[in-house]
Amino acid sequence: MVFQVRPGRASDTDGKTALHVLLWQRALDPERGKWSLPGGRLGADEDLTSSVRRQLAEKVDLRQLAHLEQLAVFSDPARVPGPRTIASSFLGLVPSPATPELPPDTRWHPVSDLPEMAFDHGPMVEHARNRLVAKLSYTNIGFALAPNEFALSTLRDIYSAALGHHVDATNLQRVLERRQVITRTGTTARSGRSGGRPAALYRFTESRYRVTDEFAALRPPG
Amino acid sequence: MVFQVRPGRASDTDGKTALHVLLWQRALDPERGKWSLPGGRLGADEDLTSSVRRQLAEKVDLRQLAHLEQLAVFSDPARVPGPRTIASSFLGLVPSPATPELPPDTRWHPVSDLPEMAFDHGPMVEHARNRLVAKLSYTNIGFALAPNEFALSTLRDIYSAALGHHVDATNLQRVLERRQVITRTGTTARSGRSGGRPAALYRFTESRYRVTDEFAALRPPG
DNA sequence: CCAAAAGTGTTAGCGTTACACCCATGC
DNA sequence: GCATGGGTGTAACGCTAACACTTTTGG
Repeated sequence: MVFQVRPGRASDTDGKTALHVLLWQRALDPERGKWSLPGGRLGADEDLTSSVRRQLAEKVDLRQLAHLEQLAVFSDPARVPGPRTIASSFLGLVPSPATPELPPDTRWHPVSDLPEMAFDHGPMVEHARNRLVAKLSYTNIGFALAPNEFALSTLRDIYSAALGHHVDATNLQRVLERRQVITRTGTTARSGRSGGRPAALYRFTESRYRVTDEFAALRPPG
Repeated sequence: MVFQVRPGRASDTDGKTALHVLLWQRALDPERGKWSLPGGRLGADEDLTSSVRRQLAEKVDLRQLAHLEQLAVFSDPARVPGPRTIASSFLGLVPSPATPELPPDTRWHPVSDLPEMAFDHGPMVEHARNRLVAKLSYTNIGFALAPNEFALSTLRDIYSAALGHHVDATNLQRVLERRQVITRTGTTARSGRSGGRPAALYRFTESRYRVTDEFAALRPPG
């Protein structure tokens, strides 16, 4: 599953950003016309991670892939028709401003409004989304969804879209600064046309996945 | 990996309980004499969980296996000699008082003092132990290590052995009671030979794996 | 001056740890 | 009575959520 936070079509979400997943539409039976996760067969000389990178290269520019991590295995003998196939699912993340070229059969879909999915791919996306939400709470995985430099309000929008609930920029700042997950660059952004104080810019301290705090935070409001 | 908390040999740990893992000693090359994790090949008509249960039946009485869960996949093409093999590791737990029959080539080893291990099995055990420690903090997984009914001091010893650090019985009680992970049975144990107040007995409220709190607790003292 | 956006300060609350203190039993 | 082990009470702390308030910009 490759995820990205990107602006929805205006009709969808009032122009707000939302978490999207990369899918391609099957041209052949079985399940022709339904939407599938990118993937393919494991080669004899590669490990799973290399294989995933190879498969994804056909769908998305790999330089954009900031994080890739194995999630789960689906091994039900009847999970797909035909010869027995075991699927190992991966979580891939693309930073927000990037807009990789896509082949014609491939599109970003908002996770809140998925099309009819092939095989067991629907539950797979569900599972991956849950893992992403959890990991945003106790790791620095946000680095793989955010631009290199960003204002806190931008980061708030990204976290908010990925988590699926409102996020307070103030608290996000304090949580991530305390854990030293983000660092001020010292520079500031220019304020927009409509005025407002210029925002301080931040970057993620590290660009490698790291568990920063086993004690979860960023839980839904209430 | 099948784990159990059991009394160490007196010479090892002063008779205190410790977390053990089930290993068998290879009789044939490659890696003859080294210790291996139980396992085997996946059959055409079974999913991974069924396969693991089948493999383990040879080593340990399955009725004793209170929890079984998939952990990770090891897919390096060179991880074992010979034809390419992909390993999917599982976490299995045996409750504490049980003493299943073992075949002669099989033994419990304390995780703090592992013998020379075959292939990549050493790091696998390490990984599984880390997952177990984490999950003791935010799930009810302790049910699979403890007896049906137990005094709090017993449970403390089990948690302490599995976590690898001192655990305060008072706080363990409060944490697990708050989350309704354990329940008082109403009965009490008899006090030991050396006197002492009789202990209230508890049981785990549920015998099915459940995430009880995403906010970890039971962290090391300090 | 006003609106907009960013940033700071403050408070309240939950959950956990640490530890002192009281209770019940066998000898 | 005394040692032993079980249980309760309490205080302190860390971290987070919620939100009012101040600061800085553009028009």
